[in-house]
Amino acid sequence: MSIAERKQEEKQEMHQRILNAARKIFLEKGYEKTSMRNIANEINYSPGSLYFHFKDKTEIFQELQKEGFTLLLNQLKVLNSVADPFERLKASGRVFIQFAQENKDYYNLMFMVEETVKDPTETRFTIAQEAINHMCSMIRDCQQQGKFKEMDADYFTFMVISAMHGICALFCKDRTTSFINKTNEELMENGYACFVALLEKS
Amino acid sequence: MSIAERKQEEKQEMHQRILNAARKIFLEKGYEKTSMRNIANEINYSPGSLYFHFKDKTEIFQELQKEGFTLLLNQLKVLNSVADPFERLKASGRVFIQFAQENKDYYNLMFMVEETVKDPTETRFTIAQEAINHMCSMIRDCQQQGKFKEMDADYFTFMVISAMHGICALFCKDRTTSFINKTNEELMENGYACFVALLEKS
DNA sequence: CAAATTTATTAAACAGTGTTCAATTATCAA
DNA sequence: TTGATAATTGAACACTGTTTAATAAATTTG
Repeated sequence: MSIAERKQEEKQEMHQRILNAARKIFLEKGYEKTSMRNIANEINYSPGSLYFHFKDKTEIFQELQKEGFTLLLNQLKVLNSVADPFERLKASGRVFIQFAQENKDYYNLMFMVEETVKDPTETRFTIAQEAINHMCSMIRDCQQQGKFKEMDADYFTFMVISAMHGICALFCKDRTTSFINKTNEELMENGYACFVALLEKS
Repeated sequence: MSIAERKQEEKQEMHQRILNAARKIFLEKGYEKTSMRNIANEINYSPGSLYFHFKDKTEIFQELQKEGFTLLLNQLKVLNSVADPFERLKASGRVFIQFAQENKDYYNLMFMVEETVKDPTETRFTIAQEAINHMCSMIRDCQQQGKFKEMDADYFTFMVISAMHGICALFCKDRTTSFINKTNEELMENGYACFVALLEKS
């Protein structure tokens, strides 16, 4: 089966070549403005051949989405070494926002595109749920230390994620320009600091 | 000039007919999936003629965006009768979130599409800035009552808007499904309640 | 080795998109 | 009625995602 294996590897190599080209162009031009022909041209490939390796445009896109999620999760995992749960929670928000700043296009692909696939067994879903559960248990740990008392952990988690996402979402769709005389970085950093200040008083 | 006036009115009538058709289809199918031919067909018009009344597709879209903004602002204006600034602030958030729930498509058009025009004199920009200033002065009023002390009003405003927008943004892109066993309404209502609880303790 | 079969690739075609433009009709002023 | 202006049209252009029949390459089988 050595030949079949090599075949398999060659196919995966092509798979990766396509994905690399797609990543480059998707992150440059966004989902809608990237065409299958664009991706094919990038690697001197025929547009039709893409459909031999991927079902359609969304399947390519979803693989990149997955990439983004694991990239973000890896950055968050580093914080597992932070012992104090509240410190870890605060740092998680900072990492999250920094990720959005440094990977604006990934963030757009990951969180700002309408979710079409509703299959809950899909990999991206399980990753998202994992992230939410991680967040929620962090908050429960905080509660055991006396913070966020009499708050429902699930809804509180949703709120914290919403607040962080809101900051990033405004940034990623250029809706920060209406806040005059402030740079994106100032708004996001100090805005998050305000949120942290609220958390600290609770 | 009576004839010229009538002419003008007839033109504006066509302008409105197009806008009505566009609103219907944009809100049904979203920006990308709505074609100029779709809009033209809806009113038995030729696609080319649309370009006599509007520069391009984005110009039609932006008029609808403006509609959405004034619709939201009108709903918020009602709260001017609420004397206590903190009560008004809390109610504003509720109205904002309710607007997103009841006008999901408008909300997507208004806040979830990349901002291309950066002209700060554009109507939508002035409306947005008006809304932000309104929000900010409300928060300053709260501060005069002793709330949110030692917080920078501008950044605090950004944070509050972000938090509200975050809730709506997750909802509008169907990213709430990862929070299992909770409906959208439960998440948004109780999530916002958590945020209010934070505000109350500050 | 040759034939048959599987695998991979291609170009052409289909139905759709936003937009432009010359030709055409309708409307009004002189 | 003529000339000019305003409004409308359909065809065309260059693009889009996707399908498919034909082709080429590689592998398996006889």
